[in-house]
Amino acid sequence: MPTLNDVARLARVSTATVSRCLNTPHQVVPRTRERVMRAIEKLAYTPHFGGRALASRKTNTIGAIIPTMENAIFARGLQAFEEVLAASGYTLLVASTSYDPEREYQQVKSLVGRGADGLLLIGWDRAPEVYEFLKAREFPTVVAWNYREDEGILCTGFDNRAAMRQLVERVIAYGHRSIGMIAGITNNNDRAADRVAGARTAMTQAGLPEAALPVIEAPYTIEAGAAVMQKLMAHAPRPTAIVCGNDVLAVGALGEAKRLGLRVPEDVSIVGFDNIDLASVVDPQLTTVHVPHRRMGHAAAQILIGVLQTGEAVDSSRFGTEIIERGSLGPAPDG
Amino acid sequence: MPTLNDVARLARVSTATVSRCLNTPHQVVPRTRERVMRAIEKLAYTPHFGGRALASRKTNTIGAIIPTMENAIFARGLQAFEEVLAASGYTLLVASTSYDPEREYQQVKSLVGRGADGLLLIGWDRAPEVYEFLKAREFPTVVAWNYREDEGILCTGFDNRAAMRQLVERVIAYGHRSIGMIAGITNNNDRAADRVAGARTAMTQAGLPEAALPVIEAPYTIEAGAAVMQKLMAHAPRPTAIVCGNDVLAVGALGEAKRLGLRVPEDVSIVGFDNIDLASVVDPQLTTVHVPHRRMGHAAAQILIGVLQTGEAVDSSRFGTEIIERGSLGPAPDG
DNA sequence: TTTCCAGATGCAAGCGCTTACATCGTGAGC
DNA sequence: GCTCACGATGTAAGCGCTTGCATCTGGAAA
Repeated sequence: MPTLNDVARLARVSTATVSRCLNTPHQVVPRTRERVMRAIEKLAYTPHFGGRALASRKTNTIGAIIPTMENAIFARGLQAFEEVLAASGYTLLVASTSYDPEREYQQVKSLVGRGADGLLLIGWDRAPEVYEFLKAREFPTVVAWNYREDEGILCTGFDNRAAMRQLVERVIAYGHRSIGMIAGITNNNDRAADRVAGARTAMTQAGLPEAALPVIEAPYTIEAGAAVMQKLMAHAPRPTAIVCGNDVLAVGALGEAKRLGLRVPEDVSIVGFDNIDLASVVDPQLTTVHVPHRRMGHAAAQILIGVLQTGEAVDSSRFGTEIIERGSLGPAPDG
Repeated sequence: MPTLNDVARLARVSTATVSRCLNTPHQVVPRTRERVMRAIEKLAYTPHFGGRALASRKTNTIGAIIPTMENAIFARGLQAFEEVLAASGYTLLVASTSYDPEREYQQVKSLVGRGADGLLLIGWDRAPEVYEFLKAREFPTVVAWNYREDEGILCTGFDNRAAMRQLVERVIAYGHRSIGMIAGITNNNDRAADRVAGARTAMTQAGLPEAALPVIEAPYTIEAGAAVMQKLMAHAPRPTAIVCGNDVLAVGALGEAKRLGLRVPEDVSIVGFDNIDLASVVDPQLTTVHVPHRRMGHAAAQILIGVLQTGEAVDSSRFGTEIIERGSLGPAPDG
């Protein structure tokens, strides 16, 4: 691999000059600069990032650690995050954890060790070591996807709990009294857990007993949603509405309902959460909660860039959500 | 940020010993090792990646450059890629290009500069500079998602062209003679282009004229698919079958068909490509081409690891595809 | 012509780490 | 008790780059 030195020799200048050509071109007289540039071309030279990071102590790099890439909502948010970053000259490094807290800790250390200037994390449920590590270094970090107040860590997101509470209130308003919930896996996932909590709150506040809301968790797949739907439909009394922790599960539930010969929403209502594309493609279309993923991604980037460039704390930002009513929610049968 | 030196001082050993604790622990006597580990704990020390890369000249890092994260098929393949990598101790760095060749070149240089030991690229359409750069360095690279022979660059994928040809042959076999195609954007995207080419080949070989296959391109969204569907249905003669470059477009087309009051497949057949989850969720379910994304991801990782560890060329691998017949393809109307 | 200055360039230290080699300490063998 | 050998640890030289400071250069002013 060619080094700065190789370029310098070929261009008959010092390494300092080559470095300046790359970083502060105006400091180099055009004639020299051209000679250097030609040498760089010719050798197909690429600066060694490690060397650069070592010497300059900055990297213009931001790290993001997400649970999985296979989830459209993170993908979309990240894409937005990256757009803003790129516009400000930052490079995004993405790592995933498969929902494993141990792996997340590793990835945090890895990205910090790689010299990331800041970090994007999803949600709040994680090993305490991660927080200690980050706080000890006062490392610029923003947590996204679930809004929560916290000194020291910035945040952008929405209130999963309140959103789900509102959704279930709406379901109850349609006359449903016996509701099943297909939740996402709540272990290490505060978004999923908060959604369950929100649903429970809505039930309690409506004066309905806990038992009227059986909750079963399922992994993030259509098949899993279908499987749990089957169980829930065998539950006595049979729920007249199914609330799902996300749209993927809801689509699974919808498919299973059809397979069981149930009409939606006449026999059973189904609602989802996230408002991904899938939600408006199935028949009937899913009533769900719209979450501004792209806007969160943008906000996360802006917050991080703000801290990095001004050194000052920037306000966390909180987004609202909106219930999108479509065909899959209807009045409870037999009034 | 704490450094090796800080740890060494706190543990009252030399930096060499600390380094050995981290990299070759068996070379350090347990008593010392523990002391060092405690110091590392206490300082929450993380090795500086740049320093390490500089000194050891390797990074155990693999880079992947994909067009976009918002595409489920790349996400799934990448996840598989990463699983294999992680199992062999490699870390994956992901970058995206938004289908911009210039950005791709930058990202290649960036990842190489960051010390990636190898690279995963999607498809073959890219700036020639990228190939020159990679070949000049004999940089371990594997191209995925479209199989093609090439000296110097390894590959894993399937034959997009042949797969689409077979699919269209099947459509023709159902009696369709007037077929519309909603293609992905072919600019800078050889997968999309090959699929169009494959469709054309099938038409020609069946003795059908070019004009019997109007092709319109559309971006990768459901809405775009719907919009093009509308145009195609206005085409004279009206196609009796619509072939889509991917499932997302097909779902858009399907929705639009319903909106136009057309029955699928009685009035018009629609077929997709990729076999993503979406395909089996819509009604009728999509006839499509199954592509083994996860297996490609695994294969890509294995090929790369093979080259890296043995230094020898490993065989490229080629996957077959399979037409999945579901409800959306039927006989052409009026025999 | 000489002096001076500012802009262009070079010099060299050092960023945090690994590693070949030197050194030290210890227990086994005599 | 002495020697030897080997395993544990320390020493120090860079890896490729940036950057403060020193040096050089050419042209303007006197």
